[in-house]
Amino acid sequence: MPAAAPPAADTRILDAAETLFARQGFAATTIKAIGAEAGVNPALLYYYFPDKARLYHAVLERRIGGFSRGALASLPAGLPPLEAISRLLRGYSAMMRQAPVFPRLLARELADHEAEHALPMIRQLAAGIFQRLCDLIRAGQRRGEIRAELEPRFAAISTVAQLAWFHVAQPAVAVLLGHAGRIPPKEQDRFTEHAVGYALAALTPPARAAGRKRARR
Amino acid sequence: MPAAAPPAADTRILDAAETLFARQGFAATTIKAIGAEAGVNPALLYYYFPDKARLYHAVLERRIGGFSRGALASLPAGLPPLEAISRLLRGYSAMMRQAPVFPRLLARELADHEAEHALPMIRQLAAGIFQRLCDLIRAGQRRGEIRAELEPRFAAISTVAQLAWFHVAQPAVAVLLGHAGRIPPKEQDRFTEHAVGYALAALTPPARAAGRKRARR
DNA sequence: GTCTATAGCGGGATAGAC
DNA sequence: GTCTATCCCGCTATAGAC
Repeated sequence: MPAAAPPAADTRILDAAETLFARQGFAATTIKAIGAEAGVNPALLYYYFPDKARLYHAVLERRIGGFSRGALASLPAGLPPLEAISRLLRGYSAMMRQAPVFPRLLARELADHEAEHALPMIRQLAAGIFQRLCDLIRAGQRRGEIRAELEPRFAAISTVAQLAWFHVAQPAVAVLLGHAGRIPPKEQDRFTEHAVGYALAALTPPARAAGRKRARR
Repeated sequence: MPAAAPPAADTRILDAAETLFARQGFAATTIKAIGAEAGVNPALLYYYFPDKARLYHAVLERRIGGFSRGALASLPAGLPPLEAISRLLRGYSAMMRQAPVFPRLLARELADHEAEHALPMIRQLAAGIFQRLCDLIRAGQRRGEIRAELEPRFAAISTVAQLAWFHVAQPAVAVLLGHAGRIPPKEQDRFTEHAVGYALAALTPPARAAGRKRARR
């Protein structure tokens, strides 16, 4: 294809809507603002989408669907559990970097979970990444590489929470780290590596018996 | 005082506004709905508050102020760092339980951080709990009870992230844990204890030399 | 497919009676 | 302090020209 054809009107509308919904939320974003951001007449929106709510759904589905597929795709089968968990965390970080709009959409959906649109998205994420992480932790426990006394689902939450919170709470985290605006990419990378180390330290048994299987008991 | 005098009108308005802002967000909550929820004429709102935005600020200040003060109050000075960190986490959980509305207000503020009202709240939280936790981690490192290679601020984020995410992401977490609606209190308690254990395992040095100071460099 | 014009409703806020 | 009545604005959505 020739160099970067300008996107079609419906894509421009979706992009504009995503930007504004993430920044301001559903109720505070007007049809007119979306049209202006997309460089399109506001009424055109109703040619492509039935109403504002379903435009919002389309935005979520496009973004969340891509996220779920991407996160799991970065995981070749057959890796040792601890290695797979490390990759999952790094892959998660990379995806957040690629789509900085995602944490804000997610934060809104979490706050809005009583609204009808939120649940399917949450269910999809839970069934995807979270479930996969749980399975990895159980596998690690069977091999004696992860502490047996951990409840796998709790451990999965704690492990993913580090990165999830780091990204969702960016404004708070930035203040804590002493940055005025956004957190620079280099610092994000450093945190990702820290998070991997923190998780591994929390998951693995204290005795240095990871090499031998089940040294005692 | 005699048994539970009905709260004054301004308090009823604040309570109603808090409920609705947490449930629906600022933009989606109408003055009329607040009046109805408070059992008060909507116009009365403008007798006590200049406008909708400042009513929202009042809601945040009342809730956040109380939260910050409460979290730090549960920490007597002079405790050993690891003990203090455990207490901080348990205190944090207890406060979230007392004020279930807090995580949702927080999630909204994080998503809305470009709006003018969010920053002071975030700054207050950062300067309070987060900062305190950083100091505790540094103290633990000096005593050799916490791994020296950890960046204290990163470690503080990871530690608090477990509980912060658990509460802010309640709807997602509930789905993951297999609960249809809310997470039962007992399960919340179990997660809190898990989080304390997970954090201590991640923070403390792998060698079992916590008793002796600096066993080997 | 894209735009103009506008209907119709519901929002925030105020004036003023009581 | 509390309520009634209402103004005015901006929003979503539609009709229909091009």
